[in-house]
Amino acid sequence: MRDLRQEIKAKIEKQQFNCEKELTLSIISGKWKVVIIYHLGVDGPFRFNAIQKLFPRISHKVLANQLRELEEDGIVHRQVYHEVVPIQVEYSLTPLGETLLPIVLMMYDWGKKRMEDLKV
Amino acid sequence: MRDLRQEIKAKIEKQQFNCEKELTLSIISGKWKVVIIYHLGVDGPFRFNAIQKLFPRISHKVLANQLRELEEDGIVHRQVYHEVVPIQVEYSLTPLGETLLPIVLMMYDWGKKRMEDLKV
DNA sequence: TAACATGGTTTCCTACAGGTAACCTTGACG
DNA sequence: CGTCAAGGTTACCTGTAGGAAACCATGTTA
Repeated sequence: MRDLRQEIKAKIEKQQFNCEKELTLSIISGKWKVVIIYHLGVDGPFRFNAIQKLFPRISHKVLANQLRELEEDGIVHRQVYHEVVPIQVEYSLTPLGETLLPIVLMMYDWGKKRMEDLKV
Repeated sequence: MRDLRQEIKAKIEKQQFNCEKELTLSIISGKWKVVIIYHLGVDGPFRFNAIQKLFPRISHKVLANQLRELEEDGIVHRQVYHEVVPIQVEYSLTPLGETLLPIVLMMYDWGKKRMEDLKV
């Protein structure tokens, strides 16, 4: 496992956050990241294609992108099964990713309640 | 007060969220929105210029933009004082905005802890 | 009359996230 | 041999968020 800290530190310096909250925001910002975190955390690990079936509207490239970024941020663990063929890759939340889950769940509840209120 | 619901409903339909979480994300996504929500909620109401002094790196236009969007989403209340001169405008969280504060606070704590961990 | 502060808009520009479509690699299988 | 599935990359294009700078309206004050 590479040293993620150096990469993220560079990221932090490059992005020059105004505040620590933005580190969190920068990690979950991305059109599909919160849903990915949610499903990986709630419904267990998924393989690449399984995630794609979960969200039919996500494009192949973008999914790979979001997953790689989440991996770089230490949120998602990527497990490659070389022995199987064709190669299989399983994605799951890291322990760090799990600590992000409560925030995502709150976002889910808030959005749900808000949409219900709007539909009255 | 206009009927925000129509605007937001249109937004929802236009953006075609994959999930309710994305409504929340779409509201707080924006380079300065979480810090704005945080400071309005924690340090009380602020006038336009006060916010700008809080974040010297935000540009005039972008601040106006972020505030207007937050207002459109029902998160921020805009109070104009015509009697004073030059005109003064005070921004504060709406009750709905207050319900968003716990999420922002969790993001703050998470980001803070994460940065500390990275600095070891 | 000129200058200033307030809050806001307009014009223009650039960077980048996201989308489409094609391609690659590996090994199994008909 | 050609084809398929898995996961991934590449090239290209587009929309838009955000930044810089100038402008505006108001009324006060020097």
